[in-house]
Amino acid sequence: MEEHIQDRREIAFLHSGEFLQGDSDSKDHQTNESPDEEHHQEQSIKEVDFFAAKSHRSDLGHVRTTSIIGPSGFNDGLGLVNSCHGTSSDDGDDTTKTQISRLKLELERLNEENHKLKHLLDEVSESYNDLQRRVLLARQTQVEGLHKQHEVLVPQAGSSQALEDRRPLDMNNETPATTLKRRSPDDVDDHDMHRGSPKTPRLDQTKSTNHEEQQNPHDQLPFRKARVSVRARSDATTVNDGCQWRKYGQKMAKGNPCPRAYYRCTMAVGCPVRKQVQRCAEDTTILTTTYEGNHNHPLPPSATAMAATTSAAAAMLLSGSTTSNLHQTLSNPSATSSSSFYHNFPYTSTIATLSASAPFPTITLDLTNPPRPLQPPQQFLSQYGPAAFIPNANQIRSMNNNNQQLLIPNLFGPQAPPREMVDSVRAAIAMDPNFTAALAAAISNIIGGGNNDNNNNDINNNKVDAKSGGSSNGDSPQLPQSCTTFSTN
DNA sequence: CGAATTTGACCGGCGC
DNA sequence: GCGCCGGTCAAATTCG
Repeated sequence: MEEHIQDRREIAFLHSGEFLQGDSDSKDHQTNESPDEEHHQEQSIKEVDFFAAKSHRSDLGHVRTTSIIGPSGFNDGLGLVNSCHGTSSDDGDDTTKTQISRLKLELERLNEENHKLKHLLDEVSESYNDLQRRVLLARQTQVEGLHKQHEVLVPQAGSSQALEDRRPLDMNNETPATTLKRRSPDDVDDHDMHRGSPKTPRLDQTKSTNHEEQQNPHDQLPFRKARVSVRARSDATTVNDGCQWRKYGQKMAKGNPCPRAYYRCTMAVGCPVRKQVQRCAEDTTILTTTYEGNHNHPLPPSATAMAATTSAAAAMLLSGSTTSNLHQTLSNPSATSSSSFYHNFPYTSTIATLSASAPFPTITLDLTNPPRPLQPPQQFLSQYGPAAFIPNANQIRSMNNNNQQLLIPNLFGPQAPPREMVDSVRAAIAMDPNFTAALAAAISNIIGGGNNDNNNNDINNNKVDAKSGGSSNGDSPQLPQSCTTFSTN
């Protein structure tokens, strides 16, 4: 019997979705469920539609023992209702009035609880709708990617379109390079999400409990395959990016006498981030570090620079199909094997380079040459306004030496470029070992002034300062929270 | 002695 | 089908 009552309660509750949109129908339910309860024909009762069933049930003889406390833990007041119903015919008017007043109080309370429940349902409903929108959006993006893949996949090396199309390709099919290549053809997103790792079959097959499966779901998203390369001059075997790395392999890469070393992040069990370190064949003082993946753990302040760089750059890279700025940038017809961000960032024209020919969509931040002051390209000026000109390295260095702070309130003008770009550049600049914390503060001021529109897990609003910590896991898997300095050993 | 690194083997994709 | 290549594994070795 108890179960039956609860069943009815649940049914009524589910049905109560109607009262979220309007209470007009609920009265019908009430009428149907408890036609003999005139006491409940008050306005508030419409919102306790699903209680009517219990009320009705209680009248059938379970006056004091049933459904006082509902499954949700609150008193639904049915005991009072039943009590009233059972005594009102025998007592005097005073008693009846008292009962009625108590009843009204109870109804008010119920009304209040219903409002709370309503609010709760609204929130849940809203969350669900939001989630659904995101899923649909993601699927739509993938579908578009597949279409483009068939249309333009002809990897015109350096072609912006080709690069732009690589992303969907990477997202949906096996793409180049090992970790993706080893996936089976039907092993796409959903599969990844459920299997836990897009890693090699060996990992999947022989190490089902492997830590790889514990990686951040965010990192299992298709776009984690974007890579960020950082070229910097360093005599050390690797750059000190603040993370702990464990070397797991070394190979002689073709066309380069210098071996390529493979590292994985060991700061947390199951962190999917890996990096490759290789010296440049032409100039052995240049160390190229390629990062892949996103950390699934909080990063120490000293490590957030690299995380910010890789994440922001990857986000920038992967925003190609939806970001007009990037699209325009990549549409540079003069690009050959790579597409430069020349048009969007005067200061970074020698820093950020997109590789369309690489197996992975890769962005390279070249820190080997000091950024040179440039004439702001016309496109840049027209797009971001004349204020969008960043002082060159020497200027900043000079300010650094003088302990001066660079204060440019709105670097990019009213129409700022994609913040991922800004962050990448900022991180890249900060990674120059010649720049110090003062520079970081200066850059922070620059960027902070131009991107103050939001700050939820947004690296834009964090100081470019080695002390600015923060988790790398914001709401966006690609965007660590802060951008700090980064030095070579 | 445990942790980190080295290094040869292995795997899967790709091009010929 | 075969070899090449990039990437990873794991036993052996080295290091602190």
